[in-house]
Amino acid sequence: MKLSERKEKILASIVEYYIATGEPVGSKTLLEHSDLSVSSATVRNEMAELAIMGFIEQPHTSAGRVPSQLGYRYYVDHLMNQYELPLQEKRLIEARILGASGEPQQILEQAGQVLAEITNCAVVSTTPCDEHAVIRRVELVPIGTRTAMMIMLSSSGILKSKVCRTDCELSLDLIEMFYNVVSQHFIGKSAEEVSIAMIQTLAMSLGSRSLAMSPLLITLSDLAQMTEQTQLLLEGQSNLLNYTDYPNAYELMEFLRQSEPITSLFSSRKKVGVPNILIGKENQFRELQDSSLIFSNYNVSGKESGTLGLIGPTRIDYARLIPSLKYLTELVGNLMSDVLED
Amino acid sequence: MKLSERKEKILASIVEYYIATGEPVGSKTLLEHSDLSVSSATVRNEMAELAIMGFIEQPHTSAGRVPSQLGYRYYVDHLMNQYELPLQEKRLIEARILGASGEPQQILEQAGQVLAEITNCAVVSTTPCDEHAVIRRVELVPIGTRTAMMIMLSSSGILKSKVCRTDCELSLDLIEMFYNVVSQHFIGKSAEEVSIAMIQTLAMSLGSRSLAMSPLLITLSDLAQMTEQTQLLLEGQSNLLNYTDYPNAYELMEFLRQSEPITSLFSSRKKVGVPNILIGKENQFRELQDSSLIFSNYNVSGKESGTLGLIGPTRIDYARLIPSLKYLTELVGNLMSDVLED
DNA sequence: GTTAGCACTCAAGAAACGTGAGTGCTAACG
DNA sequence: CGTTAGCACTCACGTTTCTTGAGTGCTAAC
Repeated sequence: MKLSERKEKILASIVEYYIATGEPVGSKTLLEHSDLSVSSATVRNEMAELAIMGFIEQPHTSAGRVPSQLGYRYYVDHLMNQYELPLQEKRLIEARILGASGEPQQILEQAGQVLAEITNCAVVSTTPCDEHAVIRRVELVPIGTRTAMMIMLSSSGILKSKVCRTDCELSLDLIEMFYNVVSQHFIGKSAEEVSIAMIQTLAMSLGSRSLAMSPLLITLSDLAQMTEQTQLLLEGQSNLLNYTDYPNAYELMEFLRQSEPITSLFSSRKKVGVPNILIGKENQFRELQDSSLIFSNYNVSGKESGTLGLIGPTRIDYARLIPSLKYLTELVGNLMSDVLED
Repeated sequence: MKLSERKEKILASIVEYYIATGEPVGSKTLLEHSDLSVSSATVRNEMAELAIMGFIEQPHTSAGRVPSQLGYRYYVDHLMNQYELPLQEKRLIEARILGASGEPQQILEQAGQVLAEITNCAVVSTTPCDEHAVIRRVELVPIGTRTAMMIMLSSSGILKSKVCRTDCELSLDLIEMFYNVVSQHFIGKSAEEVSIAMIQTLAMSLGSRSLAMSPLLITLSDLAQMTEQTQLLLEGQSNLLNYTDYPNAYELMEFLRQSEPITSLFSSRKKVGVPNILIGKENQFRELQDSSLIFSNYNVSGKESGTLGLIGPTRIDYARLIPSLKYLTELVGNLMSDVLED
């Protein structure tokens, strides 16, 4: 449905004013904040029509109008003009991110913090998940005679480690054997392939030596699982407390702590390469009915790997946040790619 | 100052009732919830005296009484009877913690979550800090021809890693040289000793080869610094939203995000081995004036290493929380020691 | 020292009230 | 016929007033 130019102007004004102030917009106030040269009565007529069409609504009879979710949607799709992030701010962001060490998780943490700060939203992000990632390297670092730290590095740059206790002494022999097994059966395999069944068959084939090896193999499979699982990071949730739009922030925060719902939303994405925007009830979760979720994928070495998302009330400054998110995803992708490339 | 037995009974009742309900306690209500066989008038007389002594206060003239910070203090010091954690609950807690991998940070995260859940408080914890910890091991895992992941393991079990880019190719030669330098100058040294000055002198002594080595050495010193720095973990902050005692939870949560204040409180501890309790204004931070902080150290291999703390309103159930905290610190200490011992 | 009795206090909730931003409608205007 | 001025109407919000009742402090008797 296409609106007349004047209706569009009015809708845009309502959305922008409401986003900026949080106050319902009346016909007079609207005129003060737009370049329309008509009377307030005309605006009222137009607003009445917009209300019938469902783009705006009234909290109560004697109040101004507030954009409906449909209104936000129309605004985002047709009216909003995203401005380019000023170079200065880009540099500022860059400077803060570059400090992070090369580990994906730390890059994401840092990026999340920065993004949370400049957007006043909660930021969720997933660690890179490369379906075709393979185990690149496994290291066993002895700590004691029976304890060792096992470290797994995947081709997508994920590093995971876990302490492993063996039942018997960690002899050089055993360690050598472990490395042999690893290079023969694990290096180059994807993490998914390391199933319990696979570990069991392998243990069988080792015969008598499997006893000593099994704690190591179990740890190995744990690590593979940890590598495969994308992790969800959450930053700036306290930002949400500043919005009066959330009467019970507790529920929302508890909801965000679970990672499944968000990951499922992330994987429902429609558009590739550009930010996806879910406004209010466009997502199916009750706890998120009054929130908007903007998320975008970042690419590591040209492949989509993980997601960065913003969560705030439906009344967020889409035009400002989207460019920020875009820039951060780019940056994160580049940083992570850097680590992997030569 | 020692109170009469009856006054003690009354104070204990007030504290316990107020902790349980959050409502000021009147003389009648108090009688219903205690085994005192006197009239409400007598209780009122006693309460008036307690008020003059400063152990309880009145929100307003026609309201019941509420424990003052002094009252809580007296209760905690003399009246509270800590009950032993039921074995069943201990097992439950154990089961949830044992799942964590052996890395200190993950143990603490898990323990923090559990503790937050059973106490309804925010949980802060510091990663183990062993003043006498030394660098036990350094590994360089090549990722690309010019990139490598460097991993540092300290004798206290802390594992840190960072990606390192070199200016020139990572030749076998270079790597061998690196390992030589590491084993000669770093292994067995404490992280503190790895200063920038030390790195510079070392680079000088390497002469022409220092150029290729310097990125590695810089990363090494970064890692040493990361190892030395205790990290502050925060769990269950959303719990604080459930207390009506906090009108602006946002301020508190932002305060908790900074780690310095908490670490400074932790290091101010008086009692060793038993939980320290700071009630309300007993700590110097404005943001924490209405909160209580209970914290206790955990021991790794017999040495005090880190701290686990609970933060909630002054109106928290001290008698219940303290045993939980005690048990968790024990558990965390044991788990971390396990990793290090053979 | 303890207790019954009573007047007093005062926060919190309910009810009443005014205010004003904003609307919808009508009639006139170009 | 779209636009506009004018006007009566609505209703959330803030303020004030009233009522209620839990709880107190004091006094006098036990």
